[in-house]
Amino acid sequence: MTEHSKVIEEYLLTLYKLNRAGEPAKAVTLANRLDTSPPTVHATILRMQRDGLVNVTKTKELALTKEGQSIAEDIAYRHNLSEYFLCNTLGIPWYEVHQHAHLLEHAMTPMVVEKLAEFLGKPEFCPHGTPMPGTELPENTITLMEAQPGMTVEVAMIGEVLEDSVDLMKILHEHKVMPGKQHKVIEKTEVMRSISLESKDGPSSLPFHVAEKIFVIEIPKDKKRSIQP
Amino acid sequence: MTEHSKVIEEYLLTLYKLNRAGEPAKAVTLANRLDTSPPTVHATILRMQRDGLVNVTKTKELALTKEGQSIAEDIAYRHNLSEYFLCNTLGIPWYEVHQHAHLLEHAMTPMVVEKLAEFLGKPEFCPHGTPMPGTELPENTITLMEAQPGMTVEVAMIGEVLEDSVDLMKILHEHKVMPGKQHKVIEKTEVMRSISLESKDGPSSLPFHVAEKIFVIEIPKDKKRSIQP
DNA sequence: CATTGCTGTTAGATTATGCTAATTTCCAAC
DNA sequence: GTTGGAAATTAGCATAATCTAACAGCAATG
Repeated sequence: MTEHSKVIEEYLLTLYKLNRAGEPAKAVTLANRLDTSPPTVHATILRMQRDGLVNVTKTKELALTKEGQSIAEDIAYRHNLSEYFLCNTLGIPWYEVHQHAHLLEHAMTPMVVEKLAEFLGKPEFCPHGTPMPGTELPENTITLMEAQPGMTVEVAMIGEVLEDSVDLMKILHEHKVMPGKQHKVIEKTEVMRSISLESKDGPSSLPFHVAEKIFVIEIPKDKKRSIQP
Repeated sequence: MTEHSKVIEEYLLTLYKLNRAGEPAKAVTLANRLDTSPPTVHATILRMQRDGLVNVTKTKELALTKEGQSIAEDIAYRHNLSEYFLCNTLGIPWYEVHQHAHLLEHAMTPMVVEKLAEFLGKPEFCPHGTPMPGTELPENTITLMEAQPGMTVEVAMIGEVLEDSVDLMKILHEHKVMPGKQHKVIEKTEVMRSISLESKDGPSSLPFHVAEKIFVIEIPKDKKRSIQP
């Protein structure tokens, strides 16, 4: 567990998130996500290989090594813990904690992580519903895209890709599309490529590409709104 | 107020601390404090001059510019605020918060600083008694070196230079030489170059070079231990 | 099969940060 | 005023992280 630069930590975390999202981890993807040029990514990956953090398969897929994985999980944990703290302790809106946590995640010593986790009561999910490494979403979680009209669903997690756009997040916030909130799926319009919802806070409409990144749990009719009034 | 690297922030903070301690700010001093080679310091200072952060006088003294000063104060504030948080909220021992804050200070957005300050109740001193930028120690503060045998003093601040040695800090902690605690000055031995104290927690002896960096306030006899039992 | 287009790589450069070794400056003590 | 030693600077390198431009590889498509 040697010391790694902020940049390397960023790469590791991004690879980890791609993995979890089930997306193929290629160099281009990293270049896009990290907003850096392909040659830079290339050079950095060489260094990471040299340092035993990733392996590159014949098909150019990037795979975290044991070491890389373990460091990545650590960073993810620090990130999520920071978000939880910023949101629940400091009261920074959930839709903008990501950017602040982005800095903090690279600046926490093991002692700080431990004490902060204790202080916060060892939370298992960040404010966006992302489970901490080691925790999983419920088995019956589906994406909003997979939800059928008529269903009532409870938002479980806002996909991490979406967190990057504060504007988008703010809109989700305004429509109360956030973890714990229930919405009824009204319809999925292929033409508009969007899905419309209805909650006690009003109607909303989300484009498919966003709905794909929102994870929900179907709420059986008889339990509707029994938890989140 | 452009963005500056961790390294530059370190240099700024160190210059700021030297200023406050009334020590001359030369390149060598920086090299020692930051544990980097003189040539590196030289190059870095050139960059800082270029960026309008410091000026170098004819006598090679380094002086912060308006901009440099203001950034340095900001960093000092973030540092002290972090220490306060780590100590009072997370319960990390006061004698080791410095190292952890050292990382955090470079990773706090203005929003985080603001919200954290609010959450903590806008503290004016860090756990070592260092006043936040804008606040001052009481007028009648003297160093422990200046205290005369027979005096009862209350520790006000542990000089920032001392914070770097966790071992030393731990010893101060064990002898309860910490902000708010009262000690009676027994004697100053020139031969041993040390000063001996006596408090309700027992006796202690501090070398002169340490005593020089500890700031205290004389407690009039009639007020002894009225505040800190 | 040849063309297009994405992906990956090379080449060539820059900036910040760091080091060692060698040199220059300069003050202070003989 | 010459010498010694500390402080500053220069020279010469190295590494991480970035970029643009150019080129190579391969796969899908017409």
